[in-house]
Parts: sequence; C-alpha cells; structure tokens
Amino acid sequence: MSATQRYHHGDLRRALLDAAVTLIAEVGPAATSLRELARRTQVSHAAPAHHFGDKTGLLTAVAVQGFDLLTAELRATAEHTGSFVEVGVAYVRFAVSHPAHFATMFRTDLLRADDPDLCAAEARAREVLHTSVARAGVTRPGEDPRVTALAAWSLVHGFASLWSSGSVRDQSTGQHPEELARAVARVLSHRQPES
Amino acid sequence: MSATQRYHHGDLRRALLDAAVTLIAEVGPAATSLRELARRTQVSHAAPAHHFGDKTGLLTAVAVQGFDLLTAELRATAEHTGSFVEVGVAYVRFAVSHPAHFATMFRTDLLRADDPDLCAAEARAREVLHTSVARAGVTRPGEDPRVTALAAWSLVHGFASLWSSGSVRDQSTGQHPEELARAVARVLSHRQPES
DNA sequence: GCCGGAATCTTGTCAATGACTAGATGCCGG
DNA sequence: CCGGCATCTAGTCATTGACAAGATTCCGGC
Repeated sequence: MSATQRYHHGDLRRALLDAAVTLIAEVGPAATSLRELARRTQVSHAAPAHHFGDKTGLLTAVAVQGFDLLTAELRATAEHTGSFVEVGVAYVRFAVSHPAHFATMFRTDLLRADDPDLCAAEARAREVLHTSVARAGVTRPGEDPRVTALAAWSLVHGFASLWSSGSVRDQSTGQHPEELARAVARVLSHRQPES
Repeated sequence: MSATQRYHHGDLRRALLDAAVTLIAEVGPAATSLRELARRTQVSHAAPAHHFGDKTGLLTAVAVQGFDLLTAELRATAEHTGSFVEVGVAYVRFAVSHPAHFATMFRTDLLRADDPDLCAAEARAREVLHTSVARAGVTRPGEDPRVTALAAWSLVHGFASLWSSGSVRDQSTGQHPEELARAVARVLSHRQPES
C-alpha cells in the first residue's frame, strides 16, 4: 500500500500544516477552508478538525510556527551581526519570505489569542527583539528602554505590514524590500548609518 | 407606515454601513456576515448585495469611509498643531477610536484592492502624512524624504497595528495609548521632545 | 502471538453563509 | 397617469464549519 493511500497517514498534522501555509499564501487566512485543505492533502473533510479542533486551531498552529521561525531568524541575525538595524531588517525579511505566516500571526480575530503555545511563542520572539534593542544601546538617557524597544518593534512591524498589504510597493523608491527596510531602520538608529 | 417597515428604506446604504461598522467591531471583518447585517437592519438577506455587490464590496466601502475619516483627523491635527508627532498620535488615536475601520482598511485579502475609490481615499490619507513629514523638517541632510516619510508612517502604523492586535497592552508601561504613542513618536522625531 | 483500548481517520449530517435569479414594490420624469 | 427603473424581497444552490457515529490501525500488556 502506497504511503499516500494507507489509512493512517503517518504525519498528517505536518502535511496539513504545510498545505495550510501554501493555501494561506494563495487565498489569505480568512478564505482558507478546512475542506479545501483536506482535499489537497487527499484526506477526508473532517481530518483537519481532528488535529486542530477547528479553523481557529489550524491558524493558531500556523501562527505558532511563524513566531518560532521569526524567533530563529532574529536570533541568528542578532548573533551573527550584532546590529540592531540588521535585526530589524531580518524582521522584514521574515515577513516578505513567509507571507502566509506573517499574514496569520497578528490576525487576533482568526486566532485563539489565549492559546498558551501562541503566547509563549510570541513572548520568545519579543524577547529577542527586546534584548537586541537593549544591547544596541540606542536608548537615549532619560528614555524608557521599553519605549525604545516598542518604537523599534513598531517601526519594523509597520513597514512589514505596509509592505505585505501592498501599500508601499507602488510608491516605493524602487529598491528591494530589504534595502528599503534597512534605510527605514537607520532613520531610527540614532539617525546615523551603522557602517 | 413606520419608517422601519416601508418597502423603500430611504437610506439603506448608510444604515447598512453603520451596522457593518458595529458588527465588524464585535466579530471582526472576516466573520462579518451579510446575512447577519441584513437581520440587524431588518431587511431581506439579499439587500446588502444590491448595494455593495458582495462581501468584498461591503468591506471596501467600510475601508473607504475609514480612509476618509483618517484623512480628516490627520488634516485637522496637522492644521491645528503643526506638529509631526501630534499627527502621528492622531493616526494612533484614529486606530484606537475606530477599531472596526482600522481592522478593515489594510486587509487586502478581504478588499477590492484595485477599487478606484479605495485607491483614491488611501492616496489622500498618504498625501496628508507625507506633507506633514515634509513640513516638520525631520528629514536629515542626505536622507531621502520619501524614506523619512515611510519610516514615520511605518512607526505609527506599526504601533497602531500592534496595539489593535493586543500585542502591546499586556506589556505596556500602563499609559494610555495616546501618551504611549506620543512617547514612541518622539523617538523618531530627531529624538528630541517637541514643544 | 494476540487482545483490548486508544488514537487516527472516514462517512454522514445539519445549520449558516455567499452568491445568483426572478419577481414584487414604489419612486420619478414625461 | 403611465412607464421605466432603482430598490428590495423571496427562493434556490453549492460550499463551508462543526458535530456525531463508526471504521481502521496502532500500541502496550499478557
């Protein structure tokens, strides 16, 4: 019996998650349907519900995976470059290279916002950003470090959101998103270019 | 015959739009249903489709209204205070005080992204932001003014998005969103407090 | 080896929804 | 006053999410 036809799939949860990311990238998180997902994975229409409970559960799982991927990307960049600007660029790079995940991660109306795994994954990503800002020393005397970190997060998150929604592309300076994001991030970074 | 029972409603489009904003505020744009909307407005289940075509059309109309409201708020603040920081705060204030509109305006997967009215309304809002940044003189020598404006837009949009998604509230400094937004906006504004 | 419980997956079903069609109603200009 | 037309209703169909019940397979204990 071939692997695709046996009763027990073996790793259906992962297969569904992968197919979900593809589907979300095509039609967006809202229009993603559990039944289309099942169809593409060649399983019955109720199989996804068994693994994720409901649609909210599926998207929450995608969001958790997204936060984990983001954390890894940010952490690697922070350790490799030590640059706050580059961590910000990495945030944008993640959003551009994982559009389905990014489009899902902050849609609180489609997610189980109180899911423990989701909260933990989000906290880990936030932690990396905060330490990155703290070590960069961009906080000025008298400035609340939390406010500085929030400003940095807002800047890169806003750019990533606007880029993802297509609001930036049409009027952009013609640069690639990473280069444009770097220029934008430098505006905040004491307004001095980091070598 | 009472106004609510006559065949021709008189101003059904506006009534539907108002009800839609309320409904979106309760369940989010994705879960907003044309039929529930019709039920609340006491009309048949197909009436909304006549005015807006389909669900996408309804949400697009809400988004257009949102951009117009945003433009008015930004313009009033720009003329009244002349402060770039305050215009940014006004952006956040709009997002907080009109959560349904803000939650809809950038959901490109739920909108008619190529709708002429939508594009025009968005362009008007962007125009106000750009001129506000240009007049504030926050652009440093050698800095592309478009990049400065984009950074400012990203900052306030990111903060508004994170606040709306609840990512900021739990770890915030306990301030009201406007005050927190002002502190965040000041980080970008030459890093010097205005006034 | 095998047996029973549990996890996995399927089939069947129901209400709700979006979209479409045809038709009813009331307004407005000539 | 009448005819066209915008407005709104009623009916219908495919799709979807959610649930219930049952079939299949895996796994640990004996």
